[in-house]
Amino acid sequence: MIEVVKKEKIIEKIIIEEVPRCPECGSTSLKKDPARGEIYCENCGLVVEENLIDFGPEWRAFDYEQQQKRSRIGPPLTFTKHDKGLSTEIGWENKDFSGRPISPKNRFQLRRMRKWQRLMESSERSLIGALKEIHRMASVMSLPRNVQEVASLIYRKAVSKNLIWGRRKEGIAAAALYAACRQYGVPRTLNEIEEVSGVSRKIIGKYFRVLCSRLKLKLPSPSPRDYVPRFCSQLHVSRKVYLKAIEIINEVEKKGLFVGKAPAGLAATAIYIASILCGEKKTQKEISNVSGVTEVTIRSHYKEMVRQLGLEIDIS
DNA sequence: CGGAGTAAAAGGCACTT
DNA sequence: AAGTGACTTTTACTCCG
Repeated sequence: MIEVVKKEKIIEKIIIEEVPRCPECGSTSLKKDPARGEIYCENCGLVVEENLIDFGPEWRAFDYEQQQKRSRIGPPLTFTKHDKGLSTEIGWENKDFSGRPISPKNRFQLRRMRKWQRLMESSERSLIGALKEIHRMASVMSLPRNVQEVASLIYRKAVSKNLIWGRRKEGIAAAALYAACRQYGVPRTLNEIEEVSGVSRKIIGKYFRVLCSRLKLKLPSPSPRDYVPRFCSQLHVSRKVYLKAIEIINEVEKKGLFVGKAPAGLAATAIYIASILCGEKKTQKEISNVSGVTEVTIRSHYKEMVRQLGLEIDIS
């Protein structure tokens, strides 16, 4: 029992505080290539030497495959199951594991354990519902498992700090997922979370702030770069466009034109420009559809960027 | 249809009272 | 906590090639 609690503390620490980031572009989309024994950044392509980054204890799973391969006794600890995957039931019989009766002295203790478990069950039932909801949303948005883990963890913390009281638990679940996405540098917009959760984005935003302040979450503000991989893959553009878009964003960032603009809008615009420059033009409408940013916004940013970067664009 | 452009409404944020 | 104001984004629309 004690052992389990200890382990949980360690996991919390690792997941919350040690998300490895690319030293080049700050993205968290680092991928490990086990065959080559190297770690590379999916975002900017930088190869990070393995010994430069401390990935923590041996069991730190970097991706799903790795997590599956990791040899360990029993199923892996997870936060997405209400009992963290440790399913132990306390039976009703006063018998021990070999079927012998339990001494009266221990029987008292056993009774207390049963009572405790019943108590836990009622509060955990709502937890189960919330974790299921998180799982559902994460599945619909095809988010990686890590994100789901962190969202579940944040939700647990919210429960332990009594932040659910007086709030809709779907809202907290959505906010937790939103926070987890940002934590991992794979941000979703509030609109997207709204769509999948059915909770208004105002509420999600409000709850999100509560989570941030009460749980002391230090979340990096989303960079336009974080949106580029997803938008690009949804648009089916080549890697060339993708890299060009990143390049444009770096340029724009250097000139300090970022402040006050919505990251998703900048990402969408950069991709639009990149697609034209690479001769794989996507229409503003197409980009608008996958990014949830209006064509008008893309246009105004587009004009601004072209002017500031001194790009010459042939309309063809 | 794709895009440029515009006015007005709506939204979000920092700041004050 | 409500109000204000500067600013961004969206809505809805027209016009052009």
